[in-house]
Amino acid sequence: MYRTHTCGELRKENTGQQVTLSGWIQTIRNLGGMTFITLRDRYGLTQLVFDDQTPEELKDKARSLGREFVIKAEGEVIERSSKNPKMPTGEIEIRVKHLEILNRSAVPPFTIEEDTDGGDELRMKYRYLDLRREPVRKNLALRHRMGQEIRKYLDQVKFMEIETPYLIKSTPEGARDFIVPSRMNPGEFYALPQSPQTFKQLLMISGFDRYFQIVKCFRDEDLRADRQPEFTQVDCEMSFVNQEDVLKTFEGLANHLFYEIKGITFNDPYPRISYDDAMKYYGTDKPDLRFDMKISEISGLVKGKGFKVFDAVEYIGAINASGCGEYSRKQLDELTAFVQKPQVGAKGLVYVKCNADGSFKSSVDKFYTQEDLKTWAEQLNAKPGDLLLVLAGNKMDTLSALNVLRLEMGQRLGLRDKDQFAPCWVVDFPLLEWDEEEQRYFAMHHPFTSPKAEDMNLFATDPGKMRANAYDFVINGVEIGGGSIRIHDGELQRRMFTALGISKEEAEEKFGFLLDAFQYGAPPHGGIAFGFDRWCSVFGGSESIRDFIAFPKNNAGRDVMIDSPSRIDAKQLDELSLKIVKK
RNA sequence: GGUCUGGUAGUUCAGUUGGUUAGAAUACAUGCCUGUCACGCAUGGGGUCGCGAGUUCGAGUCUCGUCCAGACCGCCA
Repeated sequence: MYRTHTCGELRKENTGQQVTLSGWIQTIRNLGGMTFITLRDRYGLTQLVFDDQTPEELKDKARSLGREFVIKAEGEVIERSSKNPKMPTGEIEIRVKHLEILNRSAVPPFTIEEDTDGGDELRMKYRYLDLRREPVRKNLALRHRMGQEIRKYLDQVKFMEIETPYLIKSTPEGARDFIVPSRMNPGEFYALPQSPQTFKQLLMISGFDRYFQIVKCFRDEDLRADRQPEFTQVDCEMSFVNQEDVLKTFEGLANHLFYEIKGITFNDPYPRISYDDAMKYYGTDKPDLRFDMKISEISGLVKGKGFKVFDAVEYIGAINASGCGEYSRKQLDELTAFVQKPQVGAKGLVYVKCNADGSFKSSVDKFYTQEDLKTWAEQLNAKPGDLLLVLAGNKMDTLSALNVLRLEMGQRLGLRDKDQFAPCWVVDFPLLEWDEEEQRYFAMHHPFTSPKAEDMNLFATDPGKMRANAYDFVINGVEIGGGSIRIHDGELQRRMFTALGISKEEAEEKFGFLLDAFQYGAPPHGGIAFGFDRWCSVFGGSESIRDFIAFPKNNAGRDVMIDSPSRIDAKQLDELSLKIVKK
């Protein structure tokens, strides 16, 4: 028998018991006459002791061990004479009577402790060792629990989990597909799904009514801290529902997870913000609502006073960094440099300090009177001690820069606490997006998203103005999920393809199966898909989803542990009827 | 495709204006040590300064190229 207990469970009450533990050696502390070993497994740490009651031979054996050796130790649970309040098992230790080395270990390249000395690159290369560390293991445990709770909740409200294929057909819209060559069909390729979108719609046509799947999806695009080429979605679809039904159902799921995982109860429905308002007040379609600091347009107040920079631009907007009125010249210069970074892209930063005596000090005092500045302050609800930050330029870029600046100020002011959660729905997304390069519309969500009934007449006149029955779920400024009410009418779907510039032939070739299926009684349906990795990372208080994936890829899409992707040999290529053309 | 940051001992890093034999901590090895839990003390081994060119009497340090890693922009329906 390898063990009677785990390394995390023995307590003072177990004193006197004969136990067997197995695990990895975390540390060996040899004090000469006595030796302490900290033994680790998934459940925790337990101290083994070799003291004056230990035979000399066994002591020698203990001293010969090394870090990460796998051992089995039998002995008696004794109460410690010097306890360690930092360890759950810190009141006891095991006086070892028998010791067996189950496997030796090479010296690991970094320390397997809570705070490792290993850098990111090294930890990725030896990910299996990194996964022995408690913080990493905890993240995966959180992920496991969230998956379990999602299944539990969705099962309770009658969702069926159904698997859909991974080897499917390449589609023209959206992200780049990962491609898999078919050996049996030379010259032809499968694509890995970017999402099971069309399959879940077909399942609705099949009458499954409520479907979900925790499923891998694949997108061949560049990576970020929150983007991996393969990632996991909680993919859901429902029949006979409108937008309100979907939002209610999944607000239920979110509330369940908030309660079960984080112990948080939300008494009120989540705020709903239209896409237009989100852009207007936050400069983004995924606002962080943990703090207010709304963007306010002040174009009307500032134009026509002789300040050419403001007179020349389309849009002038400001935020109120409350309590920052005492910012020094150096701090303001820092902020200016911050907004001028190419990623933010603002030309400059205008500030207005609201002094304690009710006066104002700004970087544009030459052009504006105290009365002028007062009207700005009033519009932004600024009080003495506040700081107004003003950006100007074309509307979309300036709003986007104001968003970045708002998040930065929120960060500096400590308003983005990772233990605070502000969920919201963003609704009424535009249906289409104009692409300047290709001179055509693209679906903002996807081409199966239904337009708002009241906007239907815009199809012929001004399709860019149409709004969709589409919604995003956002927590703390992170897009956690998105979905829509789908088109269930073949004729409307065809009109949509036309608006997107997809020819009848192309639509037939790519989505013929779906259009066919629409002829056989498609119910009204809609759904949502959540980014499972992101949801885990938000709950785990991390910006990076890599911490919540057992074996993630690096920012070049490589797995540095198994060293993939890699070349394949000529025989394999030949079987697949493929030839590598050197670029 | 682009911008920025980094690459020096097993690991994390320092390395001045370009100047003698490239350092620290930690890890590792050996010895001492009976209550450690970041144990302590002593001794020791350990370096293709990512790689390749160039400038120079002399390059870890400067220049160019290249590779790798990270962050971001583009991209991600």
